[in-house]
This record gives sequence, structure tokens and C-alpha cells, in this order.
Amino acid sequence: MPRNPDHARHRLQEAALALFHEHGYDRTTAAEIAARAGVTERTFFRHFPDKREVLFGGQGNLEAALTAAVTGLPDDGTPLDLLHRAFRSVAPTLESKRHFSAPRQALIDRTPALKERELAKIQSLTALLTGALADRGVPAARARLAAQVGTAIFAIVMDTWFADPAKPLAEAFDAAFADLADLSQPFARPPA
Amino acid sequence: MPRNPDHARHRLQEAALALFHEHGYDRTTAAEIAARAGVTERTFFRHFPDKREVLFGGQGNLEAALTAAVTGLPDDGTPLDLLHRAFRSVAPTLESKRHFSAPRQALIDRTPALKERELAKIQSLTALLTGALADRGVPAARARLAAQVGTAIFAIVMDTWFADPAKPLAEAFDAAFADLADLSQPFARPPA
DNA sequence: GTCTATACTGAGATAGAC
DNA sequence: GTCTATCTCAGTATAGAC
Repeated sequence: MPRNPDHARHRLQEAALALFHEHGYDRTTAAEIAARAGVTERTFFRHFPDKREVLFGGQGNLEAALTAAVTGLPDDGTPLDLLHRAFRSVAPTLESKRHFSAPRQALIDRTPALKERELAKIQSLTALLTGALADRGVPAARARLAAQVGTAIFAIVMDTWFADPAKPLAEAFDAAFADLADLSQPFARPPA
Repeated sequence: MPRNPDHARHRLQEAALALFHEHGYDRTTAAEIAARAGVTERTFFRHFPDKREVLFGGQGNLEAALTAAVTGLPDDGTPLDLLHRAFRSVAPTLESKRHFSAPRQALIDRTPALKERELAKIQSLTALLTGALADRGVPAARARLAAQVGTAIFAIVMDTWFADPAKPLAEAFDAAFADLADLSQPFARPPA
């Protein structure tokens, strides 16, 4: 029997996304995914420690790109400014993958188990960005707060962009970071 | 037939925390928890939809208190001010429960499966606060951003407070919101 | 309360790449 | 020969169905 050493992982991910889309996450078994990919169930769990992870593997690119951007950007600006520019720098890449990431996100949003995993990934990104800011000399507490606020903005922008891709991502990031300032301004109750 | 179903739930939670502490989350089975609480495994899953949830049941009080605070506070101030005061209002309650919540949090922090669930609970709180702010007239996008930033601050403050309870929670909230103002100050002015 | 599907784990064997 | 990916077999625990 022929072995397909490097491609089994990728085939598993494609099979998983297709089956999840057809029957839903809960109604798709790991054995079914493995069968469509041409491997055994046990092989599935060697590539992915659990069923949720099959949709999140190979996502290290974004994390690496963002941390590299934060590390490599010119020195001027506040921590939030650094994150703002880092987010802008990955906007083209994100936009080029929308055809894949949008349906994937829709699936995640309607599957609580996957939503939990996504939140954990976001927290992992927050930790990486905290470290990247700290490495540049930002005091630990400020770095952490900035990273947390930054990933919160990132998540909101991505969510609204998935709902309506009309506005370019870079502009959405600009608007969201500008909105941060508005939060310090008062608001009025609606007329009764 | 047990006569105190409400107590069974509480006994299950206490048994779970104790066993998780003794043997770790992964190495504790739902059957073991049920046995120590004097009920069957089936009863465990009737009270909690899954094993993770046993540590998060009965946490609706905090969510209710925070949303009620946001809804009931006087009108003046920014969205972040509202959240700031809401957090301050629950600080005494949080401090009174530290003897229970601190070891619980330590267990969550070293158990990825529980950390995921906690992040989902935080997101649920974020959604509630977003709604509470929106009900007061804060525009939807601003409400969401404020709630997201607010819960990020809340999580950071709780984490540092668990690590070092020396500073009172109310003061920690004051300091964290002040730090946030520092982070966003450069963005308060329109770009040149 | 009972039964069962399925997610996940461990140990050992096999097959090909190097 | 080593190394790594895969398979086989046997098992436990969660969670949902009955």
C-alpha cells in the first residue's frame, strides 16, 4: 500500500472541513474524516491531539507574522500603535484567504466546542504579542494590557469584516483603533 | 430517593474541586466525583452537561450583579466609566470569596480544558455587558468594544490579584483603567 | 436507570525513507 | 541499520440516547 507521508495531515484537514460543512461538527466522527482522507482513525489522532484541533492546525503563520511585525517595526509610537501597524501589515494576507477563512469562521461561530478552542488560540496570540512588546522594552503590565486590548480589537474587526467585507481590513483597523479614543468620551441616553 | 437535590449539586462541586486538586483534572473521572458526593454518575451529568461545567456552575451571580450594576448606575460618564464603577461595585463580593476562587483559578490555569471553558464564560460576560451598555444608549459598535476592553481589564486585574492580594481589588481596577487611558491617549487626537 | 456511540490513549508491529 | 509514519488491537471515559 502506498504511503502519502507529508500530505496526510493536509488531506485530513480538507476532509474535516468538507464533512463538518456537510453534516455539522457534532455529527461528523473522527473515523469518517480519516476514512475520507484515506487513513485510519488512529492516524487522525496522531496528527491532531483532539478533534477540534483539525481546524486550527497550520495557523501558526498568522501568529508568527504578527509577532515578527511587532518585533521588526520602527521604534516610534505607543504599544497600541505598534499593534495597529502590525495588524495592518497582515491585512493583505488575511484578505487573500477570505474565501477559506470566512466559511471556516461561520462554522466555528455556530459550534460552541470550536468557539472555545478559537478563544484559546486568541489568548495564545495575546501571550505572544505581550512577549513581543515586552521584548521591545514595554513594561510587563502595559504590554499585557496593550496586547489584550489589541487582540480584542483584532477579533472585533475580523468579525465585522466577515459579516461585511465591503470596507478594506486596513481601514477597519484604523477605525477600530480610533474608536478606542471615543470610549473615553461621554454618551447620552436615548430620548424617552 | 435523595431528598436534597440542591445539596447534591453543591456536594458534586465540592467533591470535584477536591479530587481535581488531589489527582488533577484529567485523572479524575466523573464516576469518582459522583461516588464521593454519594450519587451516581448519571446524576452528575444531569446536573452538569459536561465534566468541565462542574467548576463553573453557580457563577451566574457575578454576571447578574455586573449587568445590574451597569444598568442601574447614574448616567454620567463614559462607557468605560460605567464598567469601571460596575467592577468596583462587585469588588467586596469577589474579595470575600477569595479563599474559594483562588485555588479554583490556580486549577483552571494549569488545566487547558478548563481554561478554554473559562474563556468562553468571559466571552459570555462580554456579550451581556455589551447588551447592558447598548440598552443605555451606547452605540452598538462602541458598546461592544468597551465591553471587550472592560472584560480584558477585568481578567488582568483578577489574575494579578490572585497572584498578589496585597492591593485591594477596587484600587487595582482604578490603576488598570488609568493604564488604559495612558495607552489610548495618543489616539485621542485626530491624525495630522 | 441502562445501553451505546464515539472521543481518545497506549503498546506493539509494519512499511518505507534515509 | 535508524527513523518516522502508519496500522492493528485493546482498552477507558464522556456524553447522549433509550
